[in-house]
Amino acid sequence: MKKSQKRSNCPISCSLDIFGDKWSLLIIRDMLFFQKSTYGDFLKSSEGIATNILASRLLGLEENKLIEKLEHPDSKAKVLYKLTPKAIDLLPIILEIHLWADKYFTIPADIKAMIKEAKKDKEAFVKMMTKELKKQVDTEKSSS
Amino acid sequence: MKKSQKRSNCPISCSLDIFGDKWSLLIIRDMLFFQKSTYGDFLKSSEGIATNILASRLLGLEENKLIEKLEHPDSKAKVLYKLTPKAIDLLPIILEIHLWADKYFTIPADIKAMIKEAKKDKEAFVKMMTKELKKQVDTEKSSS
DNA sequence: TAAGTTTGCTTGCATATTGCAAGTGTAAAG
DNA sequence: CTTTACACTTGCAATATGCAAGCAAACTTA
Repeated sequence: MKKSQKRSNCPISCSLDIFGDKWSLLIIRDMLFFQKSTYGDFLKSSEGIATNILASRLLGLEENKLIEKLEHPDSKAKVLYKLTPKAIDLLPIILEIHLWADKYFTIPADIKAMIKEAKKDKEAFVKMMTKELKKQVDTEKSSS
Repeated sequence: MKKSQKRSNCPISCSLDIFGDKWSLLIIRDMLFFQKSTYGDFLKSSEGIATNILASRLLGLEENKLIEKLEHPDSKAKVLYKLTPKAIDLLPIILEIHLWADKYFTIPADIKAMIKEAKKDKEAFVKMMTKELKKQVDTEKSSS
């Protein structure tokens, strides 16, 4: 994939240059909400990403510092993909997408429950989940 | 453009099926923040969308009920594109993208000012702007 | 230790999407 | 009645996507 240059300095445009496609945010979603962390995990997601596309998206996310590739504690054959704080900070965006979707689509019950919870106090929900996620990041960092 | 079918029933996935590309949200941005409303307006945006892509995105947005095509009051040669409430409800998402971009990129000063204003009280900012935008929608509706 | 198996990719190729430039039809302006 | 404005459409080359197969390194099993 060619190194994408900025189309403009509009913040929306710059952001879309990074995650404005059909797959990148799904990978982030899998990591944020479903604790997925390996190549195989992402391939298994119900949207069915093609393996070459997954590889190219992971590379793009890494180049944009949204994820990091690390040694997997279980095996050298595995790779551990980990969210950076920059990616964790996408949570408010992803939450708002959930809320929008909840208003205009039919949402699976389990996710609907999460959304309902989040709606009670968005700021608190984001803050708590962010703290939780960033704690994991730091824990792993300090134990390396 | 082929009628896109849902990849899964995940709210993020469904949402990305609609606006998960490099252009759709920029059109929405132009309408939300810069009062653009015609084909020519969108073509002029600094990102430089190709005319055929613009046509296909406008069609997609219309199919997904994010915009409506109306007669332009000034001229029959023009077409007036108008946001639906469904699109106006994307504002929280677009605001959060702004906030994220503000944290990780260098943002133009004028937009930075808007972001600063919005950050003071997100809910209030969204509510006020939404109200303003939806008022316009209703005004035009009642005068047709 | 040899023979699978798992894992994380890469490669090849068909198809779809994008981007660029030029063209078209209708409406308005001069 | 000619020119310009406006909203597209068309043709085509370049790029991206999707699918299936292949592959090497690490791991498991016997």
